[in-house]
Amino acid sequence: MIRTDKLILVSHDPGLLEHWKKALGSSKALCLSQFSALSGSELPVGATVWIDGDLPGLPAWKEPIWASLLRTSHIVCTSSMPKNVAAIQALDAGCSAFVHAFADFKTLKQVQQVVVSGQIWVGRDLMQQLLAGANKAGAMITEMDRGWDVTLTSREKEIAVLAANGASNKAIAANCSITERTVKAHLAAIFEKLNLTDRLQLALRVHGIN
Amino acid sequence: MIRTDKLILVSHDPGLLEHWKKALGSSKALCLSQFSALSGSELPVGATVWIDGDLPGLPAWKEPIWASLLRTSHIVCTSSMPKNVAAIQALDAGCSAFVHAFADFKTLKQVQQVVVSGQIWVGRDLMQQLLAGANKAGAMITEMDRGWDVTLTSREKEIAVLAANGASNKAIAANCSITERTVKAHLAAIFEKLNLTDRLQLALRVHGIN
DNA sequence: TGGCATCCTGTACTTCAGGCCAATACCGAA
DNA sequence: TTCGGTATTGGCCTGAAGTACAGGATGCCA
Repeated sequence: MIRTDKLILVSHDPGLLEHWKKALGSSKALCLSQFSALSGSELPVGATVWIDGDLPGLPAWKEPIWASLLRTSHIVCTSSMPKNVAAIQALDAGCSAFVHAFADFKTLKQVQQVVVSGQIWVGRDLMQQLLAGANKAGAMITEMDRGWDVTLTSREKEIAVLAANGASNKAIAANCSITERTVKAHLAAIFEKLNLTDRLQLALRVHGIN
Repeated sequence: MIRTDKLILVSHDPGLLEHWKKALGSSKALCLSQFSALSGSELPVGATVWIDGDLPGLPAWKEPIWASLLRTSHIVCTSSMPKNVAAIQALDAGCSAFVHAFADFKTLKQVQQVVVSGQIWVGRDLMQQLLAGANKAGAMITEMDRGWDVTLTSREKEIAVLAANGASNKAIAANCSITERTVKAHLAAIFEKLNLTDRLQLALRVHGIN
């Protein structure tokens, strides 16, 4: 089921290599203990490369070396201490999967199958995190779009912009020729309308940060 | 391999039902032609439900009816005209997969396997879109790291980002497991290095406003 | 004309942010 | 081993920000 001639396992941990070989049912997979060995050898086109993300000396995903590898093969990145940030970086670079290095046999086999069929495999937790991110990113655009000032009066808008750009109450008062007290009143009204607590929140809203 | 007694297919299109049955190799799956039939019948716990997303009268994913279904079974949502927005909504609601209704047999079978093992299956295109979204949401922090933070220590950067996003000293202290006093010390150092006066200026600098 | 919204101002209070002075602990470099 | 950079915390103080509770003035609309 799994073509052993196109399976490459890279880890400095003999136990992990053994785990993978058993899981994938391929005793004859090519095992490498250093990343440099991988970049040096010529890969068979269409190979699947399992890489131990905890391998010392692993280049950053930005490095061009990865681009050439990814063009000709599927890369499965693993880690014994999976972190979502690392996973996103790896997948964004072009990896086909990110999975716990010592996941159970069934899962690893499934990963292999999904990957060789050209799809991307991602674990449940990370998947849900990605969805949350997609929702946040999408909701922001549709919801927040320049709507922060619709409920504000023109005077309030004026003061909101000044405050959002770092002006103190005193400076705003001078700029608008009103009392500092009045500035506070306007800001209180602004916070109430926009459901904010302070001028920093206001700044983030006005500048579209969140 | 696939338990036919726990497989439920829901579509008003006989051709699609046939396609699924062939793909999943289960001639005896329970076929329903209306969503109402699904909500009425009691599902076997752990069932896998394939739903035709183009089915007329399908309730919105927000509806509570889905919650109860998702508690006891895996739901695979499909569409003949897949749109990423719809896919994200479905997956976010709790579906285990979103796939083209008439995908090839091999893919559909793979989806089924992934889903029954408790994972989430997502097609390559959508997956990459999600990754892009995750990057956009998270990238602000990593990408805006241009210039403003070169003189800061890693700890200072951490605190600067939190403060610039509206966190109070107390909140930062809790987040970093340090004293509020220490937060103030770090912020003082940050202001000194960046030649700023307060956290609002910091927010503007960090977010590239001025 | 009587509400209603907007704009303006006052006093008093609480909370928070930031400045100033000072100290301890760790670690790597000279 | 001393020295400088970093991380940590303390107390004390001032001023800014924000809230609560008050009003007064204008203009608009039913």
